[in-house]
Amino acid sequence: MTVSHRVEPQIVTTLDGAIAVLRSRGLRLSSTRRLMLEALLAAEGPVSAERVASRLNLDAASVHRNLETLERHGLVRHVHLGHGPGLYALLAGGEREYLYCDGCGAARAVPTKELDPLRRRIRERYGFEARFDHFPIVGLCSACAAAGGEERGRELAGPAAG
Amino acid sequence: MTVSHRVEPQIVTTLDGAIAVLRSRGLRLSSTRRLMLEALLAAEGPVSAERVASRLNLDAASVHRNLETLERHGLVRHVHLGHGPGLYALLAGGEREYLYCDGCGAARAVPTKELDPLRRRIRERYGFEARFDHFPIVGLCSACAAAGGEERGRELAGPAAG
DNA sequence: GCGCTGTTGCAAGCGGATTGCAGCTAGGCG
DNA sequence: CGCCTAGCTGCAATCCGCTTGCAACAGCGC
Repeated sequence: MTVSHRVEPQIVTTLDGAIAVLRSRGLRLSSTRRLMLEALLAAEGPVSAERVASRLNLDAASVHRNLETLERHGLVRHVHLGHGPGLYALLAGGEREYLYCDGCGAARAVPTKELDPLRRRIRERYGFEARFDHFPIVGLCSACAAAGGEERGRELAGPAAG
Repeated sequence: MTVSHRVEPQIVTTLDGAIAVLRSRGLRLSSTRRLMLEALLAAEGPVSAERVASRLNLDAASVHRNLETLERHGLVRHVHLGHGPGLYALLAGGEREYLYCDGCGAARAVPTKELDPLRRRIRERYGFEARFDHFPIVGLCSACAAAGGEERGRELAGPAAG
């Protein structure tokens, strides 16, 4: 969770690719690490450390430490969608930013450069360099907004969370 | 912390104003409540429940409950600036949205309507209704961005946090 | 003043994350 | 192929922010 800002991203899409990065960084490939990488590669979206740990029957502390290590080495990034736990994902699909619906918990991932115009606008107006990868744009998706933001609908289209 | 979305805002700038709202809602004015309202009126920016509790020598649970009550009745709003605790403020100055610098922890508050063009743009592009009052726009202020986002400088210009 | 009910403080508990530590193992080296 | 050690692991304890259960207390309408 406490990874210093801006780490050189390592885009990997295969286990071998990830292992190669580990090796090149002098990190070991423990069985725990291998399992985690496989799980992250197979994951649909960002997942919580807790979910990874329980699915793979691993110790939560180790999973947290590993995710932090992977993040420090640019293989993984985590995002805070609403109030829940941090959610981790490989950088397999390149860098992403998120729109998070506070109503239904759905997260929409978009390539970083897609929000560049928005970012530029904020920079021009406020001299502020916005990033939506670690903390997303939060609000209501069209469906929830239409529903008046009253019906939560947490049951449907649930969060990508863990 | 768990206040259902969109409560009719109650803009009050004086203790009497706040008390009037309480009364009209059938809420009591306990000494704890009075102290909290005074503290919130005197506060420069959003403050954490913990800070309120320790400053006033009150029980943290009570402070949390009270802040939630006040928020449920539209007198107070809370915002999540980065990783820390939720920060609470009266709606005295009207509704606000925030830009939070992940580098130095500084929060810039702007009137809600100032970000309406941005919001419109996001709505047009994504059919998404963004709000930056509960979860702010996060990134780097110009100073921190210029510093390469490396020097944290948490010591200076510290967070409005508690 | 009396009593009803909202509110309070304390203590316990919960979810998410971090830390200390002793033991294990990956993998470089001989 | 086996040794050695630094990196890693699981466990247990701890922390932080927040919530909940509960018995006692105190606003405030009468």
